[in-house]
Amino acid sequence: MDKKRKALLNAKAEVLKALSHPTRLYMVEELAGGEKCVCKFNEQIDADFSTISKHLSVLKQAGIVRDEKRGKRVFYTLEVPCVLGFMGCVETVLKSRIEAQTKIMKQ
Amino acid sequence: MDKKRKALLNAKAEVLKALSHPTRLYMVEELAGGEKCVCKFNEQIDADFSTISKHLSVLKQAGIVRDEKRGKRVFYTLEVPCVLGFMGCVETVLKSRIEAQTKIMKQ
DNA sequence: TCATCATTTGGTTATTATGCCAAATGTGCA
DNA sequence: TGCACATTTGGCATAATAACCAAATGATGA
Repeated sequence: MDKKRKALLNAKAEVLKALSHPTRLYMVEELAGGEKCVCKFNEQIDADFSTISKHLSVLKQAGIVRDEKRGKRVFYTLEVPCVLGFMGCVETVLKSRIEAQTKIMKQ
Repeated sequence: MDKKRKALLNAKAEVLKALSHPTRLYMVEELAGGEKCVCKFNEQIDADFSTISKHLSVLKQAGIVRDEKRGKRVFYTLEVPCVLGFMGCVETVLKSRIEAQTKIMKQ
């Protein structure tokens, strides 16, 4: 495998890894409705402030969201809304998984 | 957040996690061209047989691929081809990341 | 300037993921 | 039956993640 492809695979995997945590997935889904203040996430998510901040930072590092400070508050925006399109397919995968499971049970 | 949504988020995150490794991503991309024997992956990927087998097993657990034994060999098939559609969007994310990076450099 | 609010950063610990080696399994063929 | 090939499983060492707490930063308004 050439170096270029390897690097691209690494970069892609990093983006997907950023999305592969329930809390971060929740954040992305919530941001579908428009920008949100960190304070809002703090209300909605049952985790330490610092934990939430770090999750947002992972999404930002990955290039999925953007942050903007306004006054005391920080607002996050979904920079690449196409990631929402993943979810439909992911649900298809879930169905396929259930089917596979069912097959095994019937054996 | 209700229990159902939490469970769904966990399940979705698990699928994405299965995809978020360069080797597994490579496998998925290669399977786009049709089923492949494990032996083929062993030729192409520079890692221990056992490592490759485990990566395939992660993809299988997640419901992304299916395996079929024929003779001595095991063939893997992409069960949910729509995951290939992620890549276009992931590349958009990569671009957005590069832009963000460029902005920081210019500061 | 000082106190307060919102968020981030640093440090620690527990959990999970990765990769290798060695050994086990299963299949076809001599 | 027994050997050789293809793949998986188990075990172990190391690396990466996640969560919390405490402390730092940065902005507003008294």
